[in-house]
Amino acid sequence: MAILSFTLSQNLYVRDPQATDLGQKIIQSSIEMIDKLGFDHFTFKKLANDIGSTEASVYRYFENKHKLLIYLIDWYWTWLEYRIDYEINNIKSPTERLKLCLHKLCEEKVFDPQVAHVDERALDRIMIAEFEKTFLTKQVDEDNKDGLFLPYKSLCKKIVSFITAVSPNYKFPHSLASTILVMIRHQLYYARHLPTLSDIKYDPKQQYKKLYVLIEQLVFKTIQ
Amino acid sequence: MAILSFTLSQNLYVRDPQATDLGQKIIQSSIEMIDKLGFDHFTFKKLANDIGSTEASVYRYFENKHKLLIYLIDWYWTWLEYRIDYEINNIKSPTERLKLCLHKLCEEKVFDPQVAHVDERALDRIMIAEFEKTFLTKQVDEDNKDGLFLPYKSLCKKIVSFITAVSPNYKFPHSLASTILVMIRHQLYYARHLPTLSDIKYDPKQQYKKLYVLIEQLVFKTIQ
DNA sequence: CGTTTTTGATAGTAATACTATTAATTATTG
DNA sequence: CAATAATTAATAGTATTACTATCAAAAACG
Repeated sequence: MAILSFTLSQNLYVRDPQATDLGQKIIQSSIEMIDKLGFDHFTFKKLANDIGSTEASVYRYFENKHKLLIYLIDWYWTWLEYRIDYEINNIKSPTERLKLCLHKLCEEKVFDPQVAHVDERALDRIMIAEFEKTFLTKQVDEDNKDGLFLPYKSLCKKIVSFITAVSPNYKFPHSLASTILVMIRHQLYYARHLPTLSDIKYDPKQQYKKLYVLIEQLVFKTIQ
Repeated sequence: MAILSFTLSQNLYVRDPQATDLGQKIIQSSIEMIDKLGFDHFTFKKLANDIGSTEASVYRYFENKHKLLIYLIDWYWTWLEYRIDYEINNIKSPTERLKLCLHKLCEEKVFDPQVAHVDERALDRIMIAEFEKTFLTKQVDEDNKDGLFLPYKSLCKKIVSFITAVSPNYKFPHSLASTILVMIRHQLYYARHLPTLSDIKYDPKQQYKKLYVLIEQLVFKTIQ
């Protein structure tokens, strides 16, 4: 079996966490802890305790917890785009391609044995609850200049190309693509915590089907 | 001229800021400071300095800065819903009503002289950058139980009723309503900071027209 | 085997998010 | 109207957070 590993922007870390044992422990444990505590209550001290190391050692890998969060999120978007590419390989029909892509975006995320040290289920929950905190900051322009949002933009661009292939005349493909990426996560969050804001009923197994119908309808009716 | 004032949930504050001089100064200055510093860098100490009072005094009005942010955001949604109600009064055609509502949602927010101590332009920028931080927390269920998100839910419900009046058979009105509320703000944020994610070009005066076209098209095509 | 690199242990700082205490002011009531 | 109760402001203090600095021990590396 092939082992997956992605190269992420060097601006994200001080020292590449994929290169060492301690680095991988940091990634593994931070996913677990951010999922459990929420990003706001997650600290490098708690992380260091958890892996039996020290705060100072963690700082040798990541400048601060904001960069660590972006690292995890960039990893997720890169992984997701890879999976979409893999899935749509050899599909010629634009409509079929867009539908398959939407399927991949909406589907339940399960543990991917190709990447041993990452718990994709926990990471998916982190995406739902924390993604927007990465760019809703005062440093957004600086972070953007440093290329920290490239994986998200890249996926967005890919979706735009699929949309445009189906409907070359639709005027707002970028807005639609970025909207569905946020929408998918929001609707799952609402289903769970603010049910009056969504028509998706919370159900760990079944909710993804209805979510797909909602998204597919919205996309195809809008661009037709 | 009528003076507007809204009654917000008592769970939001320790002491009603509308009732005293100091309370109103807290509201006024917090809008200015959160807009300028961003919510993360905003503290009660800075706020207290700004209005020539003390941290402890601010804590007598709001339990913490999270509740203060929700207070501002609840005020905004209540104000916006009031303006929509006012606008669509006596409009009989469901289509016309929905369109007017979308117009109100998308339009540029300007200073409302009916509410002297609130700078709606600054508050609108706060909404764009900070709204999602109010519910993307670990305490969301508790806050929800305390009714802290009622104004947002109420506006959402109203939009649902307008959608349903136009298209009774559309299956996902709640999801659509909550999506456009988030989408409007996100697209304006992207236009400004992450332009490759949107087809709206940043332009403080003109951007709202194109935003409206995007939203109107998305809504009407989706529900038709 | 010696040198560079990496880690761990310890300590320290400035800022944040509160809490507790006391002093001053205002309101209530006999 | 004076005594007392309640409310508010000002001051100070605590625990936690987000880092930084230093130095010695351990690993890795040529």
